[in-house]
Amino acid sequence: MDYQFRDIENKWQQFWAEKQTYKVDNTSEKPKYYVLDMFPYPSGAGLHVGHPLGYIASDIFARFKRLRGFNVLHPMGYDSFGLPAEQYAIQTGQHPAITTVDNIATYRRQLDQLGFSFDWGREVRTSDPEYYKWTQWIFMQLFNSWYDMEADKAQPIDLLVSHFQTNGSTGISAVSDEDTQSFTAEEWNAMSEPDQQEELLKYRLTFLKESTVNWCAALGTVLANDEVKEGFSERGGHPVEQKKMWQWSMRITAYADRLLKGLDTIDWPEPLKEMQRNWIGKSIGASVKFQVENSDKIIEVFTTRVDTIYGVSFLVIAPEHEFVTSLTTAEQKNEIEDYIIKTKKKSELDRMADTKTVSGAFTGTYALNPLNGEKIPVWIADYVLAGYGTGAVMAVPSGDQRDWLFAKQFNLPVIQILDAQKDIEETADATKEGKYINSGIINGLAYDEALPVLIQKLEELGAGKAKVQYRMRDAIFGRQRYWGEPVPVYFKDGLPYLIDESELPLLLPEVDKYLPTEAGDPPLGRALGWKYKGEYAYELSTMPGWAGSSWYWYRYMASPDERKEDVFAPKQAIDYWKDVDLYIGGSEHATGHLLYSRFWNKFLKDLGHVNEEEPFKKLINQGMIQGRSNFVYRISDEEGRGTNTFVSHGLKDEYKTTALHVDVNIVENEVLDLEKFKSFRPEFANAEFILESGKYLCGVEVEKMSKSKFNVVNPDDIVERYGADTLRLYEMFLGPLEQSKPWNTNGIEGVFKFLRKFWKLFHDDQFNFRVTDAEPTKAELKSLHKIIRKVEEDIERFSFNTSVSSFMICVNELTDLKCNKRAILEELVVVLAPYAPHITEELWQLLGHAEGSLSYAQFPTFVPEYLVEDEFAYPISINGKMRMNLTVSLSLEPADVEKVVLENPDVQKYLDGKTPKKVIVVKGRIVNIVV
RNA sequence: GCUGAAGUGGUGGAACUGGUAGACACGCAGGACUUAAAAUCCUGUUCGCCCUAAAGCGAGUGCGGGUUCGAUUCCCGCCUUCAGUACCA
Repeated sequence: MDYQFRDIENKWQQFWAEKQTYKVDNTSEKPKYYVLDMFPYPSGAGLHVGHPLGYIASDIFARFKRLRGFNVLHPMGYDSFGLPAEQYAIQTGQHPAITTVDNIATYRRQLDQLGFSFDWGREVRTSDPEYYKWTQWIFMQLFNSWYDMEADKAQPIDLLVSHFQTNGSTGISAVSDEDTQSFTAEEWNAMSEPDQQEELLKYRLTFLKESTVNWCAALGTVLANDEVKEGFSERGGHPVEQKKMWQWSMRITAYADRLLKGLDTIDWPEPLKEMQRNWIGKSIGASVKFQVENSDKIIEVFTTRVDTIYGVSFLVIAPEHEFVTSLTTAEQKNEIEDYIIKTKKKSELDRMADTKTVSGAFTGTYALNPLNGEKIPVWIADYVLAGYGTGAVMAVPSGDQRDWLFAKQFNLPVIQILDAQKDIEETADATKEGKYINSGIINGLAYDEALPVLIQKLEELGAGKAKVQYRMRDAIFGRQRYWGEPVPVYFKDGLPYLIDESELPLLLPEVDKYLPTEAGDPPLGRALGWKYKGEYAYELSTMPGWAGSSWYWYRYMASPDERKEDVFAPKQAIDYWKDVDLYIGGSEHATGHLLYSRFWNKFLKDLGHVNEEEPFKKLINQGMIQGRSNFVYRISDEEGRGTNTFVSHGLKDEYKTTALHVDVNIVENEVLDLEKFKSFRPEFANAEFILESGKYLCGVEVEKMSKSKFNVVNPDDIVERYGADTLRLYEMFLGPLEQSKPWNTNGIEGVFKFLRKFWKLFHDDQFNFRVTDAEPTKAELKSLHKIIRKVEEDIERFSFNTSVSSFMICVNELTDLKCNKRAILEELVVVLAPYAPHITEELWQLLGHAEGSLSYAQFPTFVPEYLVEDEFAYPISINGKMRMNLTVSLSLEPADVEKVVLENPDVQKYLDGKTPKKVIVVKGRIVNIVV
């Protein structure tokens, strides 16, 4: 029979599902290997052809590891809380749970037809109460913990309480809010319960605080920094504004340094690590206090160049700074107020786009340089951000370009402080070279010598200290939405308390509408009678999208039986699986999911629940598959209206045309199917065409894959036409895994032909299965072992695309050799199995093996001897230019080879009687003769 | 502006630690089979020159230099594209 991919693929997908071929045990003699994909949000649109790219790569890897004798955990699930299902619910009234279940069914069907080796028994859904019970449980652990800087880890809050009871607040070094109080043990013990709770809240790793948040009015919720892109929401692209609100936060800043250091221990792509480093934004410097003249106020600034303090000629505070009003003198009041109004009017976007215009206003007040007592004017300007550091900077025009521009604009002095600074009247010079001048106690010193002197002096004066500043903020944790995990908290006397652990999960209540209440409360405020113990109000916001995805890889470790146990993941399973060996997903999660997951993992480790400091040992970013849009060109008449005539791409410049997107599914190799085009839209039914060479050629452009651009390619269609094995191979063949590339169906025929050729190796001309038991020849063995080595090497370095090419070469060679020998084909089947699991299972069975046993077969061993040759074609170059190949017997000694080569008549011809100066030999191969 | 990645035929892309650039595939051209088409198979396909042909010569991996017997690969300078980030003091 010819290669019947539909029958074969259906047969094996059914077989694997029925026999649970890929069910994994948590106990095994084999070494463990954990291959994880970033689980998808099940959107209503289903999968397009770009989504499975990473899943195919991870599946090839997982299957390969299995053939190599590993016990492989390769699970899949759904990140099923999220905005789209809720937006749909608002529009239609359909419960998001129903939408989600429907979408998951579509995803599951689409995934199943691609032949993945997931252990579906371990599936997770973040919106499932069985699952979010444990998300809530982790939240409770965070609430019940504080960060002990002494031990550099999270500790139970009880430890802090007992310390307060015996020693008061002395001797505690914690990451906390800034407004913690100092008290003795007696004072603590005398405090009322609410007062104590209020104080403890400043230490908890998840805490309630009034802070400036990103408020998105259109979505009716706050967003985390990583969910805001250039002033607009990542989902939906709605405008985002700053607003002060009481919000749940996660004290991720406590882990800033560990998150930074951990990056050096993991095998992740460098760009991604760099993004996390920038996001954390550690800068080492000092904080300096400037006394305001004739006032008790102190302006604190952060600087990375405290050595330039003698060059300070003014201070700048952000327009939002709390001192602005109190520092403004009567004369300057109007100017300052005008400026603040102007700044407020500028949107976030304008402020970012317009970084060249220098603007600011003088408060009329002066501060004093703590080191030389000099009077320094205090200005406000919008180039200083309220949200970073202290919202105030000391300006050193000679060393900082922005300060320099500001000084020039407003005629403020530029003070040279290093003798190596050049042209400071023309531009700032941030050098650290040379010796200090005009710099009081550090005159004549170099940078490295000056720093300790300054820090010591500032500390003596109580005017400053060395400080490390992070850009990263604590993560806002509440969302004013319905479709998320309820926060397991109720309020008593205005203070938050956890519900009892035995009451988990706190189920998401039913509501009549998925909109905020009339009073402006989140949708959960609509839940009638939803009260803790019938009397206390629950927290009404839900958890953000990243909550459920910040620990899910541990839930996969629990086998279906163990899911009944009362833990988020059983101890023995965590001890066995430890961490994720290979994680594949998109780089868009760099500063969101991947950072939060590392944070929660470290926290869980601090409390002893898990073992590893880092959750994902190795990470690969698969590139995005972009859409490849096709265009037709409609000719416009004199008035610019579209006619019904379309001109082929090559001739379009001769006419006035408008480009229109055309469905890529009616275009093949840029040739438009005219009949299908006429039925594409009713108005094209009578379309006429101007052809070139008898064809209508379409234009091409690479864009994001989306419905509106008619460039979405559905994997269902590809599987229907070519089968899953072809799609898997083709997605890998398309280019390097980590590179973004446009989807292009043009080459898929070649991959399909390859599989047919492969099938024919096992069959005679009448398509009867026929292999022989004859001894393989050297050439056949060489061909086979070349591919064994290639696949081994390529899989380890994720170069799947070149492996597919090598398969084609191998099958072409074997076809030329008319090889149908069992000894060769049997091993070849196993080598190809990770890539094309269906066709190989079928052939494996035809070869007489037990049904379905291929998945756990033994990957063949590479034998280098088969690649060794008797004769070797030496590439000979003369003066660096390749001239010829000389075939020489390998039994010759290297010195004899040189002789044979030099005596060869063709070489002699090139040498033209001259004697070689030098013969360069590399690895026993003569490479170059220098004359 | 800063950070990172990348520029190779008509196209997607190979070339692993510096050693025959363009593997493999698509497309295109020609041929075989066929009444014909589809399918399949075979041949050619970086560019230029020369040539009946066999063969040969020259140039060539964004641009300009450098190191080297030898550079797509290493170094310096520049240009372009993509991604991330953006007044972070």
